[in-house]
Amino acid sequence: LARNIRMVEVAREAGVSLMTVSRVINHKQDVNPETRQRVLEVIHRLGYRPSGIARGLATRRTATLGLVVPDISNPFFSSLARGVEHIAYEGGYNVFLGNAEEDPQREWDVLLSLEDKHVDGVVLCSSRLDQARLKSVLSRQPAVVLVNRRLEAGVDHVLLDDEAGGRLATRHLLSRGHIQIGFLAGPAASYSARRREAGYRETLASAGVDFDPGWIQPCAPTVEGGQQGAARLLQARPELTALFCYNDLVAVGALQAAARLGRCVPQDLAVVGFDDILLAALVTPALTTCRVPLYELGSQAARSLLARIRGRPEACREVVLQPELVIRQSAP
Amino acid sequence: LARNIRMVEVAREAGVSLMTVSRVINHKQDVNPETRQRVLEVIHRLGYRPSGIARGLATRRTATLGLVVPDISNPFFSSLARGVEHIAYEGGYNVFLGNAEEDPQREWDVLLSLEDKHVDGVVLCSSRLDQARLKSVLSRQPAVVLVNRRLEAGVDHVLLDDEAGGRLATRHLLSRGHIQIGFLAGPAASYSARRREAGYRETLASAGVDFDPGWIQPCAPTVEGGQQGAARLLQARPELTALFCYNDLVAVGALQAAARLGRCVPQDLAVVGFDDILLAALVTPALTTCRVPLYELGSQAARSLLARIRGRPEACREVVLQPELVIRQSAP
DNA sequence: CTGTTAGCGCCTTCAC
DNA sequence: GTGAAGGCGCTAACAG
Repeated sequence: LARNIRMVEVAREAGVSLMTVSRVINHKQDVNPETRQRVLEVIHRLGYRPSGIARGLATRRTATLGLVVPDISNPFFSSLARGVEHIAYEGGYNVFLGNAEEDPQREWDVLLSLEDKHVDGVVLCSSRLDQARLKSVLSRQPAVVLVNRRLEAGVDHVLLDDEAGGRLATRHLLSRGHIQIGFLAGPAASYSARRREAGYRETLASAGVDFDPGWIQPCAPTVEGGQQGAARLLQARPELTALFCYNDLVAVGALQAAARLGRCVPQDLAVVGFDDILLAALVTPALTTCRVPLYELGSQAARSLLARIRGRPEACREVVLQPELVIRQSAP
Repeated sequence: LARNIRMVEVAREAGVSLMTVSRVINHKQDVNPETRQRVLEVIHRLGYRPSGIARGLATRRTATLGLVVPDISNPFFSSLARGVEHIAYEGGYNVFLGNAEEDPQREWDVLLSLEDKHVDGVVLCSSRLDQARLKSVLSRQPAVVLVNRRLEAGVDHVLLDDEAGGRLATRHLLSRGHIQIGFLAGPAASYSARRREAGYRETLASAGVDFDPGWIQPCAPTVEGGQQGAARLLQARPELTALFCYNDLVAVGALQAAARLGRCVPQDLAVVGFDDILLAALVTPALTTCRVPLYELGSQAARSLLARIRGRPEACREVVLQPELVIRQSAP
């Protein structure tokens, strides 16, 4: 049946007023069960569906969420997106996908366009915006949940416990007898990278290891970055027997660098990654890594956002999810 | 500046009528340059932004697209999504992400919800809907582009030339001296799988190869599926010296199966994949594969959709993109 | 060139 | 229980 059916049509057909139809649709009380039944029957028969925009204009709520990520083609964010979409859908919300393409200006523009569309709230992931602009976003949007980026108290957050991840990885290597453990640190500006480093340093310190700052090597968060970083680090500090890597891509790069330097993994060098993307289990040797619950990060963010939208501010203002060590061949 | 500013406010502040402001905003002609300038200045000063929903109600166009995929966390679709989003954004459109989760019923529901939101058009990828429902979607949505699924003439399509992919892979293996080439065919119900098979059979036939239908083995489109399929196939037909695989994940599974059977790749068995996902270059041995231009699939779909929405139906009713052979170690 | 008059389709408030 | 106004913020069709 056609799309042009409006509420008046249904009302006329059912022999009631427009308002009664509206009440039925919105599950209001104070409608005679018989009338309700008759209206529902007509709605069904005509295939009537209320217009979201008209309703949005009248109620100022659109049953619509925004999801902003730096790069949707990154497996990290696409898994997260699945979590957000799933919970939103269950709650009757549609989600706008905003891809910032790793560009703060574009991120800002996307956020503005979401305002124009009157989303009820936004899940903002790994924002590349500076503090000032980030705060501005928070003040202009009706509701925001920050994922993977901390701002200040009073804002809803969903975070991974990166520090715990750093501890897990480092502790595992220590327990296997490694003392001289390098860290391929990823981007210098990354919040997560600094937290993981903190966990790493803390664990080494509490084990009484004679730590050398030269063991830490920043690198791009890619296979190439890992390759170059590992090559440099292993040549500068040949005493290292293990590497903790910012993420799995970097770890794969480290694997390649080790092979070129004739160092056999795991015998001559242990390698631990982060994230546990699909790839991690499939490279040779398979990667030991810290699994990040990506889907849960997204679903939690959506849950927090819906809770806030629906006015239960007491519910979870800050959710911290824990990583989990997955032991495979690169550091058995 | 606040969000509560409406057009009347701007009009009052600029000393003109509401209509003049509307004209300025919509870049209509017939506005005195000075007036226009004054209005623009006020708009800027007040930080006014027109309401998308109000405008949507009035014009019946929402500057909004729907994107429906079976699984956004699949790298295939997330790359495609990036292409769609990018072109949509450039054209001033926002895109709703609909994740069907490989479930036809959910796909249908998502499509309905997009109707309610009055999207101007939909990019529908690898639809799992039957022909009847698919047609129904087309008739109810103002504009639809089908990706990776053929329906009938008169509908906009963006497709990969799967048959050419099958030919490319098979021809490459033939040129390397392989005659007995198996096909790990993926899901029996997959449209792409059947097209790739057609290219494979055609190439074998025209090379005069004495083909055996037992060389074809269906399997799930995953690493496990590839593993099991390859194990079965190689045991049933030990004469095979090469495998063409439905996709890269299947190919990785084949690699694992070969290793377990003590067959060394590429010496004892050549393997060719499909898609060229990130993984393909990183496994050992690196996969020879047919690269699918995922981003372009998405951006083309968005372009076709915008063309149709903007009423240039003569523009590209069917776009067919070509795969490209990438030669690596698994079949040098 | 600019302003006035009607809606777009629905919901809110208030009567009945 | 139900219905009749009025308005959400904007644009289309006419006037001037």
